[in-house]
Amino acid sequence: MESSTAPLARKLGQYLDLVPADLAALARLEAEIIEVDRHDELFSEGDRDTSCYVVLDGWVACYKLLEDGRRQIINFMIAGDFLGLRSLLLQVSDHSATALTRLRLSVFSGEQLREIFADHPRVATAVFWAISRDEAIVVEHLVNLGRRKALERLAHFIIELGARLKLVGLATDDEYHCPLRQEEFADVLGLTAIHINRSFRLLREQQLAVFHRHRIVIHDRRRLIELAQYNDFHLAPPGSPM
Amino acid sequence: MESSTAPLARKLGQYLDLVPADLAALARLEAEIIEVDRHDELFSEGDRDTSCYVVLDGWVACYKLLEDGRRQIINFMIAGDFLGLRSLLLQVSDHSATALTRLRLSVFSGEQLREIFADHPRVATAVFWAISRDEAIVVEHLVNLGRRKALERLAHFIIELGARLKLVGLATDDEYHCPLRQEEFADVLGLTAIHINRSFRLLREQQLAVFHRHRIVIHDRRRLIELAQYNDFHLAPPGSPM
DNA sequence: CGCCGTCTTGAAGATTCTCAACACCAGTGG
DNA sequence: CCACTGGTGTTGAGAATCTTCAAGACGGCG
Repeated sequence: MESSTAPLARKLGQYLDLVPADLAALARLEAEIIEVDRHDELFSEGDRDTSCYVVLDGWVACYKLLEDGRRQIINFMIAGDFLGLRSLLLQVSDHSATALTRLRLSVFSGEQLREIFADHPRVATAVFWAISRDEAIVVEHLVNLGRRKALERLAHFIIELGARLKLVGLATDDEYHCPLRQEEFADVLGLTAIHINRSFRLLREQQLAVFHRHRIVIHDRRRLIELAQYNDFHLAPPGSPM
Repeated sequence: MESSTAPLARKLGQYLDLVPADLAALARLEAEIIEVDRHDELFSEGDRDTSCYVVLDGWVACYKLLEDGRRQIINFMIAGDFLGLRSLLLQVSDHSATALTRLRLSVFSGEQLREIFADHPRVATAVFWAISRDEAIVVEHLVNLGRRKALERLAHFIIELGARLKLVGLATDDEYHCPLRQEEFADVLGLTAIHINRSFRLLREQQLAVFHRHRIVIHDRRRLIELAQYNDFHLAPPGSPM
């Protein structure tokens, strides 16, 4: 599935109506485009003065490792998502990022970003909104790990990922492509790949959703949402009714 | 224990050297001060157009509830911490906040904040740094919940909290006041109060740390850090060596 | 075909939770 | 002064959840 418009503009467009000047400013963020192979590391925890990116195509995993090798994926970044902005002010990257698929990325420096912000306060606000939204997603993941059990966690994750992909035209209400392996589901949900496998089986047996051949198909969205106790405050566009 | 200088200035001061003009700008953030009783709700998930706050004194819990009553505390806010900034751009609060102790808070609107940012870009940068640091703390909590087991989680949390309190003069290396109940430790660490109790007993039996009468005392900091696999990338001030 | 990475399943074990009972302590009112 | 109370902390036992280890199945690709 290919997004019809530039995913970043599409995503920010739900926050404000982008006028041509705004689109031109966003285009400056996409001036330098690079390609990255699957399994390549974009940056690592502790790196200094890293670049910032926008994902144009492909999937990125942001993660942290413990000393003994345990890995926790913080979040996946998909088309339209920013990457590495937090490192800008911290000056040190607090996490690593790796390419789960072949990627197309736009690259820019903090300096370039500041220039655009100075010229286009509307765009700046929209970018800050996107950052806030990403933070809200991480917070919801925290709740997921802390207070939901395996099956609920997986259900929640499947729905949320679908909602994010739909915003950039990469999902319908009940289906999307998903390049993750079960191990990556495990590492984002704080479980083992084996338990993820058993949880997917339960979802399948209960006719809620299936994951097969890198494709998620949701069979009973209502019950899946109920199981996950999903609510979309954290993803809802600002003007939307309660 | 009372902080000697204003906690916000003290905290931001580790990011940049605050000149008198900066301090004056920060003072504008502390123009309106309110007091809040223990157990009072500052704002709730779903609220619109909420205010922003700086904690001057006392402890706040930011949390989310599931429909069935399970609670996950996202983070505790202490002296010098901002509160409610994420809701500014989302326009809807994605979490609730409650007073764990009697509080002194300064209150301000998004509009006031924008004015100060326009006049004092240095302060704006420092505030964004603080926001990034808070986000890094949440990310580290995510790793804590996803990939550390109970005892390691508790150890990590004790050390991190001590580090944060020390920045605003409310802790020494091995001791601090902590108004939390075991239930709040449970809700921030994704465990039950009973398991927290057993974990504290283990820490005590192994002579690592004790929690008694709302006071944390660390007996063997080195081993505690080792147990937690703690590293302070996410709290380290920007200029500090690797 | 054979190989490698991934998925699947079973069984046993570790971790954490639930339920239930009791201990401790500060405050309150008799 | 003491009994009572409500909130919190402590402990044990059994159950639920999740992990670990081990083995085999599947499927794409050389």
